[in-house]
Amino acid sequence: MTLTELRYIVAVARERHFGRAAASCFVSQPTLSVAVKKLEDELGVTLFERSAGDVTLTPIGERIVEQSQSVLEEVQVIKQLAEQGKDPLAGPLRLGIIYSISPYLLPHLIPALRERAPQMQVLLEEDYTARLAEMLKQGEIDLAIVAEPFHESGVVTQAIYDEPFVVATPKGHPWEKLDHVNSEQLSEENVLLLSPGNCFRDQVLQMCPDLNRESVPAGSSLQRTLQGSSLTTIRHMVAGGIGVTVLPVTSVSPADDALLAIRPFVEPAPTRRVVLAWRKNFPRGAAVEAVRQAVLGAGLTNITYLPEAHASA
Amino acid sequence: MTLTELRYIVAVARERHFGRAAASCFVSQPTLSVAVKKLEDELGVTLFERSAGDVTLTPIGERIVEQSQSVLEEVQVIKQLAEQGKDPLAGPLRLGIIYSISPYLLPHLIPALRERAPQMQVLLEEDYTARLAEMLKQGEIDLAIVAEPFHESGVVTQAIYDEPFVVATPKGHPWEKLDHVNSEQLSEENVLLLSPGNCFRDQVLQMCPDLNRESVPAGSSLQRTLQGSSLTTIRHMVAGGIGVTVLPVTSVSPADDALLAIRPFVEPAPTRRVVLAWRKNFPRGAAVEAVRQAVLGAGLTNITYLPEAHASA
DNA sequence: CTTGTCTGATTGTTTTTTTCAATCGGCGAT
DNA sequence: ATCGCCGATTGAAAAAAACAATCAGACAAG
Repeated sequence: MTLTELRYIVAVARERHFGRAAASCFVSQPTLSVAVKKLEDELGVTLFERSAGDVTLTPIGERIVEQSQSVLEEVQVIKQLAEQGKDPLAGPLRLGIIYSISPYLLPHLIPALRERAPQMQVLLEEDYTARLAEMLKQGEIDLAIVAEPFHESGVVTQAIYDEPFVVATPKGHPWEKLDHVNSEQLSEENVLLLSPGNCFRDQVLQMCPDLNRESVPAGSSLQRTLQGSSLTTIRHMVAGGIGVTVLPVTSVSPADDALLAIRPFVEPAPTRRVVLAWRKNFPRGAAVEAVRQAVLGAGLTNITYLPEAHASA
Repeated sequence: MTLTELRYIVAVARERHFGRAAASCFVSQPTLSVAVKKLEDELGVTLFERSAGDVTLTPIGERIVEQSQSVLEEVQVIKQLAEQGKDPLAGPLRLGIIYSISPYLLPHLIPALRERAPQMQVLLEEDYTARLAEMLKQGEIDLAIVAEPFHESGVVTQAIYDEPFVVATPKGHPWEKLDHVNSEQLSEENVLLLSPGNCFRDQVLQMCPDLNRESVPAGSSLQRTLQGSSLTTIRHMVAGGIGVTVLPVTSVSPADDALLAIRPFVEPAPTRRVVLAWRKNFPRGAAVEAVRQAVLGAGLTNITYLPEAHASA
């Protein structure tokens, strides 16, 4: 049984005439006759009574033609579904973002994305890099905005921008007078870090391994690094004079000026590379590109945008 | 789009593995790969994400596979309908019978048919030959039991039996003493006939044209033939002494002995030929044959069964 | 009765499609 | 680096679909 055969018998039932039915199917009359006969043989029933000048349906033929119409309608639904799903920008895109980017990028990214792909819903997931990697591979999210290093099998990444780190101190802190802070100087201060699992914590530690080396056992009043649960919390702690911290520059807003002193590092300033990541076989490349463009158009300042070439497995 | 392709994608979705899906469809893996790709191209959407060691459905693929399953289920319904309709003895058979056979044959025919084809419903239509012919050609009935002559284009007939006519007189009528009645003798009596339209009336008139020739205008007290609306009515009229009549032998029952005297005609006795008639292209030949066999097995007496060969267009 | 016409069936061939065996190429794991 | 798995690709063979031409039956008109 083929869909073509079903279309043929529906046409014969409609036209009550093999020749006209063939014409309406854009095939020759023998083609249609043979196909109908083939289907009748396969089903083991006679669908049509062919009398001279009048083709009529048998009772069983009537029911089968009716059912065939219903099959063909269901097939049409497949085509409609495909048509709807054709646009890679249509349909929800599940986007994961790490905690240290999400609150600063999303307010700009979402409007930019709305402008470029108004019909694309975005479902957001905020989580740690490791969790996002897992969700990406499991197909629970389609795309992730994370910071390097990020290497997962079956996942490709594309660099979007490098963002420098800056130092945040309380107002009136001696470093406020400096043009640039040296990363070695951090060892002299209480440095507040995000809790383990946040990639930004690891990035800061890698930039300044002294912080790790000189840390003392947990609970000691002497410990040099403290932990905050989010960059916002840490910011408030710094403003309160507990210590200093390192921030990605995109997290700095003009509102911080009232509370904090923000100083750049000496060149070359430490940076982190922010990338888009998606399954290698994720078919909606256009959606990925739309998000990349939206990030580029999000109006982030003090960062270095990277050319398209920066993609890798 | 073909049903095979739909079966393939459903299999891939089920197995999440092209090789296993191919095996479960009893085709080679390239066959399945090519077919899936062809369908994806036709629909313009990617249905599967092929990653190493893991085939997953895209969101649109998921919906399309689901819809495909629904299509395949509808197709199964076609097969089921065909399976149910396969038995030519299943499903109602619309059977038309003329008035002068129906009351005498049906009581025997129905049980005989029930025995031979218990699953076949029979819908009965009782009418004049001309009406039955029309209904047959229009497809309102499938089969008719009528008496010759019966020639309709597109309709074939098969003779079942010849039944002789007999004469019925009131008890005590002079003819009761005769071994045989001659048809010419009928002219001497009031002969009661069925009303026009009943084929049996025509058959009697053809057998004995004198009745027609000698009839006088309607309303005359001299008219030699009277009309009854049914053989039963006529029987009662004869029993009442109004005249004599001619009956087909199958309409004679033992109960008549109490009221009537039944005499045969001199050989060769006039007869009528009872036939089955159906549209030439009526596909349920087995149902026709079942009815024929049931008539043969109905236990009619005093008739001459005819061999199968007596079929004609 | 014959002829012509209409209609679906049949036939033989061409074209298209489907299928398969063999092979490739990418990817991940050992 | 190599091996094994898996889906894609290729080229040839088989199957199916389609068509033009023709046939055969039925009916209607002459």
